[in-house]
Amino acid sequence: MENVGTALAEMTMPQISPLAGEPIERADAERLAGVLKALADPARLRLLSLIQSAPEGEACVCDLTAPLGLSQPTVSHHLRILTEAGLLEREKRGVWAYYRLVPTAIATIADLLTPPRKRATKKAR
Amino acid sequence: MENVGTALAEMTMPQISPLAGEPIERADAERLAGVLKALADPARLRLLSLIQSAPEGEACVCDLTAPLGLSQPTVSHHLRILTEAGLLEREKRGVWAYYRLVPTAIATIADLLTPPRKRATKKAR
DNA sequence: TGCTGATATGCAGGCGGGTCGATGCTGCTG
DNA sequence: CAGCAGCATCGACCCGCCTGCATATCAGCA
Repeated sequence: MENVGTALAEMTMPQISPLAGEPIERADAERLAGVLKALADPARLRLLSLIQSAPEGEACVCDLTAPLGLSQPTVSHHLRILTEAGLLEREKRGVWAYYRLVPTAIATIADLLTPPRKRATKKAR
Repeated sequence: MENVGTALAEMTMPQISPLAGEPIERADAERLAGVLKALADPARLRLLSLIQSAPEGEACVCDLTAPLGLSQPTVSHHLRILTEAGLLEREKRGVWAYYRLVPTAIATIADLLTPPRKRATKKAR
């Protein structure tokens, strides 16, 4: 998996058909599945939840290992996957790496799953 | 995996905290991850899309193998996973098994991911 | 400069999952 | 009743992923 991060960005493009409407293309299905795969893990869901509910909406790795009960390399691994999926953004301040949610990333995924609210299908086929 | 279908039902209960708000519990994260895992596959996303856009909102296995390019056992396997996750329902009429979407299943998942837009949006004007 | 602490990366083991061919099961039909 | 068609299940293979240990990298500090 190279650049899954771009997948979410591309899916936000209006021409990408969501789950509802016409049958989605093979490539679109793979992109959406890639982002969902990043979400479909208990540890990563808890990471997102922990970061989102952190004091400033951000957290460093050292704050996340203990609540998860996972080793530091494993936590870094999951954070990397979430970042590459476009769900988290990383900012390094000094020795610490602070992670925070990409503002509308998860909402975008939810919108892709939600049935269309009467959107004109400009799909030419 | 035993009864993932109940997972979605339990998560629709209001006491289950979604991704936003307080940190989710380990058990809730595993339940939500289980349903997301059922979604996080290109073949299954396309199956949902195909069934949803079928003439009567339903389709049998024989209609789905060709568009997916997968063998019949594989398609049945994916349909089984989606059904156990509570996303599809199966009705057998004669020799055929018709699958259709569980009405609000996917929307429920989308709601679990979406932050509550009423409170907690500190940046919301 | 050398040391310490916070992260990231490499590597390996183990497990779960996607796929297919073969087979069993069940209604329809001649 | 026998044959057939649609579907589910079984067994097996292979690949990807989660995890931890060991190690590398980097920034701050004495």
